[in-house]
Amino acid sequence: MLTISQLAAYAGVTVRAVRHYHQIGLLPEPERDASGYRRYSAGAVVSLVRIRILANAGVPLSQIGQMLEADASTFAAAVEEIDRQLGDEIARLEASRRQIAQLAAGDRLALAPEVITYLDRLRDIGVSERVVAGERDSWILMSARWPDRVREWMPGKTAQLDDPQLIRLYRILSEIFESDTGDDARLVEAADILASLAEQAYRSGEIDLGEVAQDDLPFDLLDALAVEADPRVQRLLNLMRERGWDGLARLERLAEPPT
Amino acid sequence: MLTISQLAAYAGVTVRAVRHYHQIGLLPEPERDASGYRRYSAGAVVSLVRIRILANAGVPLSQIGQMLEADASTFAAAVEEIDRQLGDEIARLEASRRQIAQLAAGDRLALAPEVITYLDRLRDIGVSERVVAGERDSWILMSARWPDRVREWMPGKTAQLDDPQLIRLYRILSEIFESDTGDDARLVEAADILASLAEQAYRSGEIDLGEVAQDDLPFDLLDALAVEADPRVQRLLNLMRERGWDGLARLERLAEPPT
DNA sequence: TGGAGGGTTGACGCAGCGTCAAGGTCAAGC
DNA sequence: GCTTGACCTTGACGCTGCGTCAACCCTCCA
Repeated sequence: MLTISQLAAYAGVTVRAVRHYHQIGLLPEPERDASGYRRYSAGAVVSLVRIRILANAGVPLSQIGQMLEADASTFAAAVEEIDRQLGDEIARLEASRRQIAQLAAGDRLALAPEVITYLDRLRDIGVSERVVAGERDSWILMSARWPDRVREWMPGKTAQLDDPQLIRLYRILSEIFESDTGDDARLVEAADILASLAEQAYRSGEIDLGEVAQDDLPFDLLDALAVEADPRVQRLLNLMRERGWDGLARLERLAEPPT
Repeated sequence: MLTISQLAAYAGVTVRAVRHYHQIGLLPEPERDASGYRRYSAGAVVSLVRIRILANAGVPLSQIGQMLEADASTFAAAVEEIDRQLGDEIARLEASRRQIAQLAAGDRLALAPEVITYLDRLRDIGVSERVVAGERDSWILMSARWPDRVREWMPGKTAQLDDPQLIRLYRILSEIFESDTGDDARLVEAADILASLAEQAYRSGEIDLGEVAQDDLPFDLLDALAVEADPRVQRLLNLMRERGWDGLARLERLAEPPT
């Protein structure tokens, strides 16, 4: 007759595990000796070893009982199901591992490489870190909403950075948001350039975003994000309204531009 | 301003998850509106999306907070650690999968193929299912104790099944344990054959098990298992003692054989 | 004005044990 | 006979990342 620790040691498990199996009814409680100790027969060792064989193969404890009693075909079906689940789990972990490899590869926020390139171009142009950080957060939101589309858009966006007007706009915005003053003249200048760019885009039909434009929320969020980052953005939004444009992340011509 | 369900939907998580992140301090609690509802800013969306990026990469929630604040090298070290853990987990699951493939491959108890072959040979020889089941359980115990050695032993064990004496022994044992009588004459016959086989093995020096013989417990267990399966085995053990042998799974010559 | 569809906190449940806590028991050495 | 240390007992909380009630309040629309 064995004590619980001898039984556990033979099967290579802990005493706690054995008691757990008793609790969930997987291993029957043995007789107790005079002092209340559990005393195990050799058969219990076989039972426990068989339980561990299945458990080590990834079978959930809750199914082991049935599997030990099942006939061959039921058993085979269960085995197949377990294998499928293991496969799924492995696939999930491997997906995680690819994700984390991306994180390790340098871009700490798992943005698509095209976006990283775009942000680097902004820095090259002389855009301030604060504004770049704002852009980055914006693209995080965009990537969350349209994970696949973003990569298609980036080449176009990056090409636009060759436009001297756009460069000038970004530099003015950098100056505004790096300073602590409410420099209205600069804001007006920025609004003028932005309105001009919007006008060009509008005339060239470039402004069409397809079904993406149907979904207002992300663009509202982007504008709100910018205002949160710096309240002076609200002034800019107002200035754009005066010029007949609504929004910032996505500019929409107001129905009736004020005269 | 967003409600909790809008926030959750944008990040592709459940409302419950968002509340959970608040509880563990991962996402700061936002202001409440007049009726006590949580109201989220656009910045909260960015925070939540960033949390999910790390979580999807397999980073435990408890570490995400630190990682979002960490500098580049700390971040890289953490990423490496997570990747290692993911790798370990994948390896464990793949080991399970190999195990379960063995189970699916036919032997329902993950015994080595050599053991399965041995058990099949017993059946061919005419050994009863009950005795084969006993043998199987014995080999489960042996495999648990010496997982690697068992495969080495089986060829020898299987070869022994060519010995007509051993075949006869197994057949007699099968008859005994299939019947309901306490057929002592049969038991005596079995004991005589067993003693004779033991004597041969002893003289040929075959009985040496090396360091395996140092460990009594498994052999005691095997004998106990047999007695549990059928109390008549106890009679057999007694008969063997009379013939100067102790045990059954491992026969040991008694210091002073009775006269 | 009533009902559907939001929101709130609080609490249990899940898997498989690890890990105290607060004792009772056993075997061995003095 | 007594102490000591190792082993046994039950009971209960902890861990991970939420899912899922329960019981109740708030908002919006027909």
